[in-house]
Amino acid sequence: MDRHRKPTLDTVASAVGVSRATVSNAYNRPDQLSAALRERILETAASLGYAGPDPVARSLATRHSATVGVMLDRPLSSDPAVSIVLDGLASTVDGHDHGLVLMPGGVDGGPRPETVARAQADVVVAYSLPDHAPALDVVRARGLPLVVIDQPVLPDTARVEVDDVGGARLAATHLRDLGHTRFGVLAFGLHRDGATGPVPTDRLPDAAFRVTRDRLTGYLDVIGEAPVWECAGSRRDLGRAGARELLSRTPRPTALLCASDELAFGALQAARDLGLRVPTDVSVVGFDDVPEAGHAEPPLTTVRQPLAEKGRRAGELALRLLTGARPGEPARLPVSLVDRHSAGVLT
Amino acid sequence: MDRHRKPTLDTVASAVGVSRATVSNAYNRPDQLSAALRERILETAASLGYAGPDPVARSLATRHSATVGVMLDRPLSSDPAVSIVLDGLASTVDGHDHGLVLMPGGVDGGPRPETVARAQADVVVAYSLPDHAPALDVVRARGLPLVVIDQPVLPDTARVEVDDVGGARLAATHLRDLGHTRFGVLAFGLHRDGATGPVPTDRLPDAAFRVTRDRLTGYLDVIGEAPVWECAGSRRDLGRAGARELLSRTPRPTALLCASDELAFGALQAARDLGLRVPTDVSVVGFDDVPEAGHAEPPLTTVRQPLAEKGRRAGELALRLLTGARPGEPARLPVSLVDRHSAGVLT
DNA sequence: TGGATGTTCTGAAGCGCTTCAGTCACACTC
DNA sequence: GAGTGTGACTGAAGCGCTTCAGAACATCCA
Repeated sequence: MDRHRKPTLDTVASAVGVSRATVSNAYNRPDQLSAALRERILETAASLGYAGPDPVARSLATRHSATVGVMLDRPLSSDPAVSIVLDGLASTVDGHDHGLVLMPGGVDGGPRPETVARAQADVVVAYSLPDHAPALDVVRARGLPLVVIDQPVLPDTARVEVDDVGGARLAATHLRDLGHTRFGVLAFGLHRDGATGPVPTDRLPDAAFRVTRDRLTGYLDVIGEAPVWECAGSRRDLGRAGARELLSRTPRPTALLCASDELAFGALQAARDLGLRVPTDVSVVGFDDVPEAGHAEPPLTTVRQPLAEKGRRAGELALRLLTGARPGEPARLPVSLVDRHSAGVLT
Repeated sequence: MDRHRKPTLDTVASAVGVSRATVSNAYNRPDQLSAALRERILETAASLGYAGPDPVARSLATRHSATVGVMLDRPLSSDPAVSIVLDGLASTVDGHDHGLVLMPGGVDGGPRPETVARAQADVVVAYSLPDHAPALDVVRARGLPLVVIDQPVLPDTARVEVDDVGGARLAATHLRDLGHTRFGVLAFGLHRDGATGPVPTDRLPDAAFRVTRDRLTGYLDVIGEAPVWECAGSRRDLGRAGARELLSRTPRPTALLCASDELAFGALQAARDLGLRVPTDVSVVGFDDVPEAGHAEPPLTTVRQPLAEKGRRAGELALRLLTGARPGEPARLPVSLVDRHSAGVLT
């Protein structure tokens, strides 16, 4: 026997003395042949070192690859929230015998177009991509079904999101109820220009990212005007720098609203840098409720969004789209305030 | 035109009036046809809504899918170290125009066998799997090249690892030089039984996991005998519980050696729980140097391993294997001690 | 001017599998 | 004993692409 060439369906078929169709059925439709024959086929296959139908060939023949692609806006490692969402997504599709191909983002907020063009997937989910990510065009060109998590908002497209406005309001209201009146806010990027710094009011209204816009809206709805510092990314160091700025102003804000926990961790650090005590001197509230939030010093008061659930819902939507279902209304998941120890009454 | 059926190579070929081979060449071997014709083909393709050769069909014809699979021992979200390694891996293979299919672990330390059987990949990398993960058998049965990160140690298999023994020695030596003599160690699981608790000495010698074994060896080489607490997973809560136990003994250890940062974070918390100050009352040293280590309270002294580099190297190895290269010697990456503030002189 | 050399394009054979319309043999039923 | 199922298997078409050995024609140099 030729030990160099991998065995195929044929190899097994002729070894057993049946047709290829029958061997195929042995794997895919056990009810189509007698149990005895099936047993014989499987045994022969094993002894031949045949590991089952080749996935690629099967995909071509069936015209689906049983795989969902996921596009991220950034590298995987930057924010734990991403991992959690991804986990929910992965386990959901895996549970339905689908694979997951990962397309992490590069510098320009999304995977490279070539990566997407090459990906073997029946459907793709986009995680919090910028509005005009080139990757999205490729998905459209290929005619693949799409589900987006958080953003961008695309017409006639399946989506799962959380109530960002409501969540932000929760955070702001909590602080206001605690007696705070002088606020500072640490926001995500408003535009794709990677700007970091204080936000002039004219930059506000037309922010390009839905999530940025919504959280900001929620904050400002409640607290009225306030200095906003824009951070190009959800990164601790950017939060630290921004918070340090905000906290150095006179009069100093007594409370900081942060668009993510990661930013809030940075703010906690900035407070330490300046010798301020949290929450005695300044209150800090985050957004996301990543696991670390509960372990911060002090434990972070934050807005919880169901991250794993987001991934799961996206997975279910993707799978549903594969059955030909229409996108339907966006799934909107609830948020809630987790009151820990980084926000306190104004003394 | 039939708007329901996606255009294929043929569609384009007959629209332009050339053979399929030529259209294929337009995409894959521009040098095989005149620039003018190529241009015309690409234009027609675009106007027809043809998004380029179907990846699956191409894979079948070329007999490789340009994809590397990665198997994890656990869910993605549990430890930031995983994300970082994955990131290095993903960007490396993406840079070489290969995709990444993700196979996260379930409960039994590895992806489901069916998942691996179905995955469309030319090569797979296994991240820190248990010695006898079923997933590994499937990889072997399919005859796919394999590169393992950390463990298990398999004969004739490409591998990338760090100097775990050396790293552990570094940590232990540092503590000893600081004057400590009473130690406690927080180790990973020694066996696949998910045991958590104090380790009887007879469980030690034959630990099933290389990483566990090596780090433990490194510690004990330097400090001699010491109480060891086994944690079934690299989880903060397990570290906290274990450390609380260890720190409640009389005489109390003055220094804790932890097999991972995640465990060490738990230990820090346990110290707080008990009203002990770090490093005044007790020193804590971790292993990994995840980003959070620098932000812990106090910043964690730990052994740094080049996580991203590990992923990158694994990616390069995987790609090399695809060219038919032999596995070669395991790549061993260096570790170093990062001296921050969680370990101090014994007072 | 004629063989050698290129350049550009084509035909046809696969890649390894699924699937559907049958064929065949063997029970049943009345 | 004719009709009707039914269970078990097969033949062949096809999924959408790549690739390789040429064919057809132009170009070049001696």
